[in-house]
Amino acid sequence: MKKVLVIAGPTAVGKSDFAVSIARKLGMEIISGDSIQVYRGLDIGSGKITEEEMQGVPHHLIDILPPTASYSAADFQSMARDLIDHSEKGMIICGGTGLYLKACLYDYSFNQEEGESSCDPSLEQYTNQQLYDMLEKTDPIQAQKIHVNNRRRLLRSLTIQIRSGKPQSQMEKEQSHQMIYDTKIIGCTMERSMLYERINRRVGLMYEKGLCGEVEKLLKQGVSFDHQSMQGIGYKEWKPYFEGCATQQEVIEEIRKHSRQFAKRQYTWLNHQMPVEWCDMSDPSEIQHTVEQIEQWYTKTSK
RNA sequence: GGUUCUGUAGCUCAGUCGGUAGAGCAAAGGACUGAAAAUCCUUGUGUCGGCGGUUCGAUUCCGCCUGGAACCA
Repeated sequence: MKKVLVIAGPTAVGKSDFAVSIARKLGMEIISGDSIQVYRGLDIGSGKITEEEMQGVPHHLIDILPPTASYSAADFQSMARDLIDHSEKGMIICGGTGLYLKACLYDYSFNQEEGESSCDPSLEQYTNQQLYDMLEKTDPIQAQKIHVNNRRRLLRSLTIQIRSGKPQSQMEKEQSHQMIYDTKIIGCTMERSMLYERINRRVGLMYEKGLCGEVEKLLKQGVSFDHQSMQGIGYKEWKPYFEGCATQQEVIEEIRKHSRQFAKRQYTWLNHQMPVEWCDMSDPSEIQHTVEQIEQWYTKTSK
């Protein structure tokens, strides 16, 4: 069983630095478990690690796609697993995209035959209620889990059925829901108010580093706000500015707000979806303790 | 100094022809199996500016005081 160390946590806690220091200590490489840092040209707003910050540690799944491409949990799953399976010493995954982590770590299979992420065009004509009723008839178990207003999930579930001929709940039932690697999950954290301050400061720094110019450059290259990459926090908020109905200051405040809200959602996911061992990044002794535990886990031979 | 408008949830504002009030945003909590930095759900007691008056009862009507805005001098 390959060893996988996950460094997770909300945005702006300092995951990247921590992951690099562990990687150097153990001689491991890092996979970025992030949905936006895969895009070339989205550097400042995505908080992408710089060459210098990498300190010689190889990083994977960063800058692998043009900003017009789409990317999904299934893509991450197959690429990350491939990297892990071919690694000598196991891998560190550093990232805050919960679904990606879970999809990679667990027996979590996306439908093979399906092939693409978009929804079935035949479904677009229906209202949410109609979609819900359809799902309730064909897959009542799944319908119970999805709210009528959540059109995206409704479409997704019905699309799975159309393309695979199998209800989504059935698919999930066939999975073991076990972890497939020798995994240790560290969640970087700190007091909420401190994190929020860090987020606010970090967004201000992004602005000073030229975030506005970065977005402008992407737009000039033909990237639009409809592209998946531009749905990232730090990017989508610029739309009203470039349409002439918001100031730069207003955009910055929006980015701060969305980042804080995102951090909260990340906590919810990490707390409830995976067995996370939390480490307070503002407490040096706790960090030291965590590092020791990681080393112990790493040197222990796996079954 | 005068006239008019205004002071209701952290913010922007509804509303009660007198029976102690509600939206959006924020915030907090939650869900999550191919967009996940996405998508969606739940949660609203607040001296209704202050003091008096009328009334069985006032945040709602009346008077005074006080903060704000506009206009006239």
